[in-house]
Amino acid sequence: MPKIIENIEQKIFNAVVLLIRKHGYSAISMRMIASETGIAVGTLYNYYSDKEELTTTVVYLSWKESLKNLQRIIDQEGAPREKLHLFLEQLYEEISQRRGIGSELMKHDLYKDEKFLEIQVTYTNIFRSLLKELEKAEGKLFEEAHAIRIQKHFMLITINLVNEFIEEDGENVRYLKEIADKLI
Amino acid sequence: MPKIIENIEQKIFNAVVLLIRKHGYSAISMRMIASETGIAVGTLYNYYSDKEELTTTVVYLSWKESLKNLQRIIDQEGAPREKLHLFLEQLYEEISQRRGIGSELMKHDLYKDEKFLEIQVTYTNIFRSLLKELEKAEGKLFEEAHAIRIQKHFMLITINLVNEFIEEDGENVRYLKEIADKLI
Amino acid sequence: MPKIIENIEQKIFNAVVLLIRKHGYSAISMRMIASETGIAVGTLYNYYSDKEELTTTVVYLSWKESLKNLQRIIDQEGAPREKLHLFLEQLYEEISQRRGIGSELMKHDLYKDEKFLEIQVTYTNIFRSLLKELEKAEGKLFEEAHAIRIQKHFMLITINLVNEFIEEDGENVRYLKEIADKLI
Amino acid sequence: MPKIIENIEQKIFNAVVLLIRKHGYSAISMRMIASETGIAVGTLYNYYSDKEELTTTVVYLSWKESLKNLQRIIDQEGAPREKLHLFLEQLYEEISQRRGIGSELMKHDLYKDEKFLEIQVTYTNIFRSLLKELEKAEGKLFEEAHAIRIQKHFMLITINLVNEFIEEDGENVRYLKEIADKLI
DNA sequence: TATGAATGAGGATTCATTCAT
DNA sequence: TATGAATGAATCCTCATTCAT
Repeated sequence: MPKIIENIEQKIFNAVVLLIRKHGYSAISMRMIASETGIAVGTLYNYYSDKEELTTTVVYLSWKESLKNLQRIIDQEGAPREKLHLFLEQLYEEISQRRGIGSELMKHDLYKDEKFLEIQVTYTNIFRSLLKELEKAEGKLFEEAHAIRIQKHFMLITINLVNEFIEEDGENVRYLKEIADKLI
Repeated sequence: MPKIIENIEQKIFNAVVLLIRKHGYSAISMRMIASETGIAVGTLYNYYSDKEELTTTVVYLSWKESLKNLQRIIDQEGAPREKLHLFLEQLYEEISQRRGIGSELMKHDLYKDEKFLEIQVTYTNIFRSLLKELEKAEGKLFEEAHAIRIQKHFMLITINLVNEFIEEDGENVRYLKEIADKLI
Repeated sequence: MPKIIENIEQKIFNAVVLLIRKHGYSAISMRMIASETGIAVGTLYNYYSDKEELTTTVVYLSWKESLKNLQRIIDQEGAPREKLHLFLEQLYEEISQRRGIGSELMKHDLYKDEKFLEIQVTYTNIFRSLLKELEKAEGKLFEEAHAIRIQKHFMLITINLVNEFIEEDGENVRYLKEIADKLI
Repeated sequence: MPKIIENIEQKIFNAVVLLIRKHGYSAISMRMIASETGIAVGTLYNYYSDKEELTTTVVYLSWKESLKNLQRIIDQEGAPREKLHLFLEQLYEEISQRRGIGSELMKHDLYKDEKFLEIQVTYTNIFRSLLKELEKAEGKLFEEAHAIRIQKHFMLITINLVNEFIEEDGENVRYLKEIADKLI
């Protein structure tokens, strides 16, 4: 008995975010998504060609939203180091909000997907422009090989802080800024 | 006609390490393990109650071995900072050798397992004693909350370097030491 | 906003003929038919109660058209044996033109359908009148049981020649006439 | 609750023959086979890598058995024409016994399978040697293009006689011999 | 104790059919 | 009347687990 479902993509998005949080990315099945959304399995396939497309899209959109917020920090006026701190706060906030989804970007199998290359590149560009500002303002110089690792690891560390030192947000963010000031 | 299998656990360990390296943790099946070891599937269940216990045991043993090697570094004579560098080199080496196995510790589901708590604690203790030596030798002081995060993240970062910046071992190790000298 | 679709049945017929030719009878889906015709799936169900009715109707109409052409051969003036040859040429031509559709008559499930009984009967009558002419002209006599089998098998053989000895039309038609002259 | 199933391949063979007879080759599913045999789906996959392998093997074995019986006819002493008649009787008998299975060889999709090439070739060779004997004994000469078609069509026609003129075995076989004597 | 055939729930995916719009 | 999104049973296939041998 077909009915028109409103906001179907949003519904799927929310359900998958929830399910990833609850069971982990690789443990969720199409049936689970169907039952969580209240949408028939077949309907999911009207919107996504297969399971992979569905799940990667959710992770992708989640990160895209986060990156938009991070970009906003960079676009503000202000002292570079101040911005770096704000950036880390926001990064923590984003990953914190999306808990289980965050870590998926670090799993190797998702790297292959073109969509995630875009996410990686965008994230890198945002961080890079921040480093550039710092170089100019503070007369520093960051080697390429070093910079690329630093960027990646701030994401990695933030994900880990969120996942493992739960309910210690204050301490976590303070730690992030502290190591940032030492490393950058 | 039952036969006696010698060194069953060692055989299983070797086979699973090999299989994880070749196919990745989540792609290996009981059948694969059986065929790789030459032991019947049913027999595997005489030694491990289920697949999870088998695989987590292998990961556990693999890390236990690594930790023994790391402990050996600490037990040597030498300047603390020198030891820190050796420790990081060895950590990189261990994770590098066991590639696929190392990263499993990053996956959230393994954290729950009691066995891994032991690994975490042992690792932490090793690192902690290193920090203590440094505090004494260099007159520094590391806050608990800070120290625990630093320790965890060196493991995390090393795993990531091994997995993502493949065949850049020299650059990776140099980076590890560099950030260690800034952070510790 | 409903629109009036002209010549719906013709459109469907053309599309399905095309699709059977391209993908084979059992590989076509209602969606494919909808997309090929530009008519919505739901609309197809206003004209045919289910998929089977739709497809069998198409096969039925295709054969009906063929039979009309074959009848035309019989209605011409001319020597009976000459007509027999023309009949076989035309039969080959018809099946050749409708390739995938022709063979469906060979599949047992379509035999059950009442529509195909009509096709069988009409075909039989056409062939029968040809045999009658030959009996009269050449002083032969064909037993009923024999005649009915002969008729059926010329269709069968023609379908097989078209499907299996592709691009050997000349040889195929020559063979048809040759065995006809021996058998009839 | 695993038990040892005896004659599993024979059981599967029988069930599939039955199911093809009842529902047709392309209508049978793995579930149907499982439920008809009383064997779990998974078990079927211990014996055949996939559905296609299972079903084609059944058809293949069925024909292989038939061909053995046909070869036996050829190997006997006797007048060639007498043997031709015996051959046709046996061909009718074989196809009659295996009803639904017979026709599968004529469906185009099975032609691709290597196993069926072997069947086709063997059948052709048997028939060919019969024709050779006839050529020698009766001073006839059969063109290659003609012979190949004749061979194929005797199988086709026999299948059709069995399927459509049910319970008219006497008439059917008489017809077969009659057209054989005219065509060969 | 060791074996591995047997199990069957569960995986992703398809598609004829329905019905609110 | 025409639409096409929604449905869900059914498809093939996998694999951790069991247990008769």
